[in-house]
Amino acid sequence: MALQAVKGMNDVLPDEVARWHRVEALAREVFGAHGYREIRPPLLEVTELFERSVGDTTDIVQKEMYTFENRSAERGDAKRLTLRPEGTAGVVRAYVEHKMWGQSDEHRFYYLGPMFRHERPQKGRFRQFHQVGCEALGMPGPGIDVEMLSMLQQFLTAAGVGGLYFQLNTLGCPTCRAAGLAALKAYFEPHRAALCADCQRRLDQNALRVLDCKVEADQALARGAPTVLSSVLACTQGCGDHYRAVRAGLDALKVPFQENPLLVRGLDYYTRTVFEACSSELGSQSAVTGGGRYDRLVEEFGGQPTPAIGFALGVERLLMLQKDVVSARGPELSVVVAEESARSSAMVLVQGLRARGTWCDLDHSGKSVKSQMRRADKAGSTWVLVLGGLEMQAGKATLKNLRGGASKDVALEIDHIQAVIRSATPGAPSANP
RNA sequence: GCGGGUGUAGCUCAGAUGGUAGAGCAGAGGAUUGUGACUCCUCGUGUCGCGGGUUCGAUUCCCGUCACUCGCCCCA
Repeated sequence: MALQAVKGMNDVLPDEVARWHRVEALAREVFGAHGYREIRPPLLEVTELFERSVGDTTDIVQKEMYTFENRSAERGDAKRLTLRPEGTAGVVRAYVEHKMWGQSDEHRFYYLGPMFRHERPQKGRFRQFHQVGCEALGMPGPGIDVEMLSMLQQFLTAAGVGGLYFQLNTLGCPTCRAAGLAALKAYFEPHRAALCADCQRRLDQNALRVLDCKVEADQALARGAPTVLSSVLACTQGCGDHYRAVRAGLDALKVPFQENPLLVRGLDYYTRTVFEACSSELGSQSAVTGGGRYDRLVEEFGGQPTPAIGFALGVERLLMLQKDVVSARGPELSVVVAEESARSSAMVLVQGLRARGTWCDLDHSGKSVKSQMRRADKAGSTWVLVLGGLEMQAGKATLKNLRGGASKDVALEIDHIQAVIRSATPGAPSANP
């Protein structure tokens, strides 16, 4: 069998790249306007980083990471490395490693690039996928939570996402969450035998997840369960106030959201505010963006206690939501060689035009003029210059406009030709012939 | 890890209740000498995913296998 790409790892072909560029440019523009600066951590980190941040009971760590031994194991210096399954851990590690808290109170970073998770691929889910993410560190108050959702709304709207809605929840701090989880477990424990196999496991590992189960009988049970949200709202550490302030802030900025007490995120490090941006047009992988607060992670990595919040956005999923077509542009000029005697002069001309930044196409096939003309048209060229013995002798030629404009006679001088091409609006009748 | 679907020309697909296959698009050449688009003419290619089985004969039936795809789990 012929060689092919690894399962779940897709080529982004040239026709699609324009759309990627557009999303990346928009991210830089919108996030940049909010004060975020790009950071580029490595794709490879020590495995322990993810085990400690994402959480070793999560699916990601338990069965989805691309992990292998570093080659230094050959020298007895064994180290397990992992291709990053998400972006936050690396950013926080870099922040701590470079002791950036000393430089100022607040930091805002964005990153973009590939992430790796060994899952069964399906629509909107790949083993190598791409995320754009933001992390805001050093801001404890609800203001940054609100600002981040507002920024996301702006970004996603500008990116052309239809059917957009936010889901919001709070997981509280370790104290009130523990109280809520304890109540939850106490509620489910008597019914343990009635739960599905998955939920019996979840009850021990992550009781919150039982609430999110899709099995009918479990859902019925879950409806009567005490919500963690109610514990959080009663929290003595201010978790409830924080959440209420976020809601009020979102209302004030007219960022539409729906509260979802069952919203759980897959990573262990989240605290307080968690959210997802979803689209009804995505099928079963409905989330385009997920994120939340992680107030304890920096400290756990050995940094100063630093509250933080962030999100990650799936680029492939975003692209699936864009229905418009980015039309490819063609060369400004195609040079047709009508007779071989003119070829070397044509190449000199093209070389000069390209050196001045003109996108210039020269046919090397030696085929008929008709054939070269066809190719120029299909390539989307605006102008065509036919060069043969006649033109060489006369020192001038006709610039033919393929897009409905007027053709022009030009001297075979690089600057002159470029000036004519650049001055005329493609497709529009020339105002000054 | 568990289910479902699909695998026929570069692409999108049709097809024979078993006798080695087609249509559109794309591509190439041409319609008087060196000028695109619209139109017209001409032309090609396929180990019918792979390996077995049944059969005189299979791409069509059976079994296996691989790949892709959708869904579950979970997530961006």
